[in-house]
Amino acid sequence: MVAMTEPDISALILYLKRRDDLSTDEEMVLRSLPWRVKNWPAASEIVREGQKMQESSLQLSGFTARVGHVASGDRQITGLHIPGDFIDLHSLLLKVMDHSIITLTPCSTASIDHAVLQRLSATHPHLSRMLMMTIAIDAAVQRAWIVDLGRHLASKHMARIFCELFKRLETVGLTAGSSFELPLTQVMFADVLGLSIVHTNRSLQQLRSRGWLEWSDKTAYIHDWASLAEFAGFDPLYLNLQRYHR
Amino acid sequence: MVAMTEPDISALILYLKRRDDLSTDEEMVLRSLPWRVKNWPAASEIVREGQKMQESSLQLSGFTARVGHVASGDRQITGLHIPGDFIDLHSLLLKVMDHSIITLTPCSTASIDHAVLQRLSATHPHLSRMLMMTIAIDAAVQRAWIVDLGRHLASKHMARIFCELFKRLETVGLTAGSSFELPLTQVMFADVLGLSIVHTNRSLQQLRSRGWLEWSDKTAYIHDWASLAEFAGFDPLYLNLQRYHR
DNA sequence: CGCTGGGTTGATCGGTGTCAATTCGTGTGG
DNA sequence: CCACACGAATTGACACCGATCAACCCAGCG
Repeated sequence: MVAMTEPDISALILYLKRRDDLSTDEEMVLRSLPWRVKNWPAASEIVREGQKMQESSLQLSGFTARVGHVASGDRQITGLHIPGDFIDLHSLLLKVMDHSIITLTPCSTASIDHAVLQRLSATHPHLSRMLMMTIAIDAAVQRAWIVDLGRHLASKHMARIFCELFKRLETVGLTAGSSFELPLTQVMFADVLGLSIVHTNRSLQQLRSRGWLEWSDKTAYIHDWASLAEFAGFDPLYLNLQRYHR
Repeated sequence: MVAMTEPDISALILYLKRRDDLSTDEEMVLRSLPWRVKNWPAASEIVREGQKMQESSLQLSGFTARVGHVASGDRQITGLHIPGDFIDLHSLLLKVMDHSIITLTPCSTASIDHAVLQRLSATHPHLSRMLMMTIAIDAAVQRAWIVDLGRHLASKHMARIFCELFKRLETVGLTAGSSFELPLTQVMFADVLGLSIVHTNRSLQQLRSRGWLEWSDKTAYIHDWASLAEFAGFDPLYLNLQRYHR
């Protein structure tokens, strides 16, 4: 018997347990899958647009982003990912990546062969369905971003992103009270919001000056959740934080 | 034996055959599922935000849209759907709808119980995986929209949407040469683009005046695909129109 | 034959982008 | 240890894309 140290996938376990009933058996199956751990420096490309995939990666630590590039050289971040997120699980279904995924900070991931995941769908259908659920939740987050980009003022958009990040990080145990690590630059945030750096900075100052939050030294503090969430019109329904049997 | 007239789901069949190998058996299984056909007038709500779902609907005819509402009373369309699209398949995984789906024109749908789809995943895993693929493709489309909203000028955004619609409609046999039925109003289009009606109209005039397209009498004509696609920076990779075994 | 919804146009306003410069902290080589 | 480069955050001035407000036209229709 080969002794392997299993990577710590507890963020994924927390993610799933918050939303569904994960049995002890299912948890054990997940933990003992043949994960391959990889470590990435900041600003590296985990997968590249056009790449044909045979494995998918679970994020263990750090922040990653899906990026879309436009002719002018600008870029737009279409998704922001945190530990517990299965960052390219959809490649199991689509095979070819239609976008790149980059690390915004140093990251570690655990990858697993598509073949293993496919076998799982036969042996553990409910577990497999939960993984598909994570794809659907990512899509729900994208819809919220579309509404923001299309119809919200910059400051409101930014407020909503802070609320969303807080709730998502809280789910996987990465908040401490009302604060959380946010080791991104304002340039990265601008690419999330679809704004210029200058305006990102000014929008941030609005939220700060109202005393709702602070963001310095790579840490964000939510000082007034109620006001922030109300201003943002934040409704966490789309994060699917209710526990159902799915 | 109960004789039932099977609804015409050939748009879905075309959608799948364009992207994967759909066996004769799988096609027969799909066609003979216990679909329930429903007809909807324009501007009706097929499913409502917050609704708990036990079935999913395949679109047979017309145009539908996912809508997000904001406090000001404005709305943003987060997805535009056409025949062959499984409009709320993700509710199989999420149970509760996080947004509403409305008809933009008179529509017909065929709905199927979640229980049936779950049984399918055991008996026809590949077929089931193809259905999951449609969820992933919808998400890819959403990412393209995010890039548009965040980083593209209105006219470029509009041009891209025309390209996307053309390709998607072509896939399910709903184009005739270089034209297609587009029975939407400019108000609806504005909600897709996240623009005001006035500016939507002016952006459209730009594309028209350059001789790239026309859109009147509920029909769109692409007069110069090459120029339009180049201006839009349109790359259909994200539509996953390549046939792979998935 | 007037009402209504959809499309179009003009004038003006405002949110956000662009350009440019300053400050500050940090790492690095002399 | 200091000089310097560099990235990140910040600020001011100005330009511009798209929103808003207000008409007007036109076709369909009661």
